[in-house]
Amino acid sequence: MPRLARNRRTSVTIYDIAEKLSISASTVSRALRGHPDIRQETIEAVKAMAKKLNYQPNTMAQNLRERRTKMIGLVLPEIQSSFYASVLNGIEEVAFQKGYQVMVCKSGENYQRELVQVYALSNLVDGMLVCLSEQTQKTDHFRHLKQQGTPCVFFDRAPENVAGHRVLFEDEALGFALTENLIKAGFRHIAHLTGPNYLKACKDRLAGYQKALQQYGLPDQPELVLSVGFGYQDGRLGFQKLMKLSPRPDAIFAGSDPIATAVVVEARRAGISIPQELGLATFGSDPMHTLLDPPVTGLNPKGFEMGSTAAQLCIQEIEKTGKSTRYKTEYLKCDIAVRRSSVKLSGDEQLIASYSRYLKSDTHGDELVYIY
Amino acid sequence: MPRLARNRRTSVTIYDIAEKLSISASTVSRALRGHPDIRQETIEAVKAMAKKLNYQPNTMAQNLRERRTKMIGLVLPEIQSSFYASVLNGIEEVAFQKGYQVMVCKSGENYQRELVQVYALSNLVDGMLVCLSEQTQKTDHFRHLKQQGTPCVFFDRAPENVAGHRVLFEDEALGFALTENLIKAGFRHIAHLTGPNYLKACKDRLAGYQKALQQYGLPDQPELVLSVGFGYQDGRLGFQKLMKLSPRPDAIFAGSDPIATAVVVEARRAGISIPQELGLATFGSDPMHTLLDPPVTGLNPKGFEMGSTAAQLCIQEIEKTGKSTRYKTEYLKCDIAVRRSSVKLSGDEQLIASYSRYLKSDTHGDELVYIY
DNA sequence: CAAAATTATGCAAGCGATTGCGTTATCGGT
DNA sequence: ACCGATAACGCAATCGCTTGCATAATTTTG
Repeated sequence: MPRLARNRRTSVTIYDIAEKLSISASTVSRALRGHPDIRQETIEAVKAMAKKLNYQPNTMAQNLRERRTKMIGLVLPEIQSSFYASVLNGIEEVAFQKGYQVMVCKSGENYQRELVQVYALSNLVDGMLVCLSEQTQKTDHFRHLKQQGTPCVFFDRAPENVAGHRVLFEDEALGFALTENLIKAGFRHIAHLTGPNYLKACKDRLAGYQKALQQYGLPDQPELVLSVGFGYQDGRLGFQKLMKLSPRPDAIFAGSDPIATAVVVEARRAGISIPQELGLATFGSDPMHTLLDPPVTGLNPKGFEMGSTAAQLCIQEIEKTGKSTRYKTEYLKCDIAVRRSSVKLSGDEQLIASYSRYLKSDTHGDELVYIY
Repeated sequence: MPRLARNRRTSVTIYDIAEKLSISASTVSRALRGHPDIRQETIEAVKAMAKKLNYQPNTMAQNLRERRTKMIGLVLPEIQSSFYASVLNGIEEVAFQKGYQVMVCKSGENYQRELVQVYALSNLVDGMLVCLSEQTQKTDHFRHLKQQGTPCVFFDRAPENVAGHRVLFEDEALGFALTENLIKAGFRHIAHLTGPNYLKACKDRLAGYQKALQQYGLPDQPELVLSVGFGYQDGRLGFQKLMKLSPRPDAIFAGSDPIATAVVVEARRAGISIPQELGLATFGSDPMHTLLDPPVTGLNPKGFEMGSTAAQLCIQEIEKTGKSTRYKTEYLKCDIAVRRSSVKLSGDEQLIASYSRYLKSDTHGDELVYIY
């Protein structure tokens, strides 16, 4: 059969180099990778010729031959939010160091799309990093990965019944801490606005919230918990619903940054002042929240670490030789950053002091932590 | 030679399907893609068997054979900033629609790393999208792409002497408009804090700034222009330098969002009030700036459009059959959003009214535009 | 000095999918 | 009943690279 018309990319191959030097392609191949069988002279000649012809190895051919692609897939709900962007940043950094490329796919918090993306990536990448969409309840697509032998590491939001490494926050403990912080600040009717409770992350955060209420002798009022979604719109609508209750909640524990932002915006619009009339804390770390008026209590940023840890685990799993695997769950150490949105009585230094174990240096602007 | 030990991924191939059905692999291949030569019966049998065996085509083999990968590479300076995140979002969206995967690489504003990334991607992707790093002055790596026949579309920051499609802002016009806005607000000593002036984008924005000064009869004071970099630290240091001048500038035109954010933070720390003592406008669109106190004048967000437009151009270029190409530069329509940071006299409705042609609905909170 | 060991290279079989062309049935037409 | 047309499928080459094994050339060893 005749060679395909080289419509695009008249690429130089090892055969071209071989021909020029009157040697075989296998020798060229070995020379280029410094195989000890090949004479130093030959190696140099080959490399020189390769440079001269501007040879670039055909990655696809290598991939096919080597049965690996040096690519890892990433499926995440959203790209624009500060948190996921920083996760991606962490992943990219590690991948680059280890010579991997990152294929980014967003699910858009949509289960169907997550499904499509996972399948599309599955026969293309060596390993995968996944944060579940807020809609995801079925997890067959991940079992397909297992079956295929593609390592998959979950981060931030992980399924409960799928084997694999995980990198997570201490959802319950942090949910507890954020809620406790509001309680100690004097808030008593604390609402919780978050994602669907079939997600383990949400369940755990909610559990932390409830535990805090209980521990401080506050009633658990189900109407104060809205488990809808992580988005800005979810936050907006949730806020409006909450503000119609009577008595109105006097604080909100937001399950994500977009939710918290929505609360800030809507409260401002409604003329409700934070924190005097409404306390606020977020399970998030968008740097924006340190600059708002008032700055919003939340978590210290760990997105980069989450991404880099997950990527490391994944690559390690890809490259390991042994077959037995003990899957592990890494909980990222993360502490909360108390800011004015949860400090009811401005100027009450006593109160602020009592939180000193949480206090981060950015709280009062002396050492504002702002990362670009 | 014996088959390679199938260490990983015991994948099902068309040969497996063929064997099960006692037909040839070529028939399977044709059946799967619905070739008219193949009988309907056979097609169905093959598809059924494929599903039963959970067959997934080997993308690498296809890639090799088809001499294309259905992947596009993206090289950008930074991922975390809101603007580039939204660009990526736009790219991903279009790529997904058209069946392409996106490989994301960040240069970290580092020329060397940009170089490495471009070369690594060059023999892997069908096309590439690039935003230059702030260090990039040489552009040989892009000529290498041309030579290889890999389409490359530049966005936001493009080299001057490389052929290719571009998607850009109207840098000069917007630089003019933002500066003019400050002038009309009554500011007279307007500084400009931006990236290096060997970047065309910076040159153009600077030109717009100077043109505005000139048009309004203001002196062009070179010491007020600091062309250092786009980062937060650049902004911080630049701000500190500017504040040491006497007379001190009474307004700053920031060349990027991180710079503007740095100005806000540093001004707050230094007890300089915006806009009373210092006007501020940014060549950026981070939604954060709509929520700060005061909200910062800037551009309306066009990152998504920039990304999607660039991706469309790139894919179109990849898939076009003809060879002749007229490279085009698309200028994104983008208008400025005047906010309080550039409205010197609060309450001066007269003044605000005079900007009505710029005024966006988010300016006073009635219709705050906030996109997640 | 012949045999064994070493060194340096070539041959050819894959990796999995695609496809031009050849081959075998099947069928209608006269 | 014979022939060309059509339908349905198989063969084998190919994409570019890697690598086990064979081979040829050179050196070492007894």
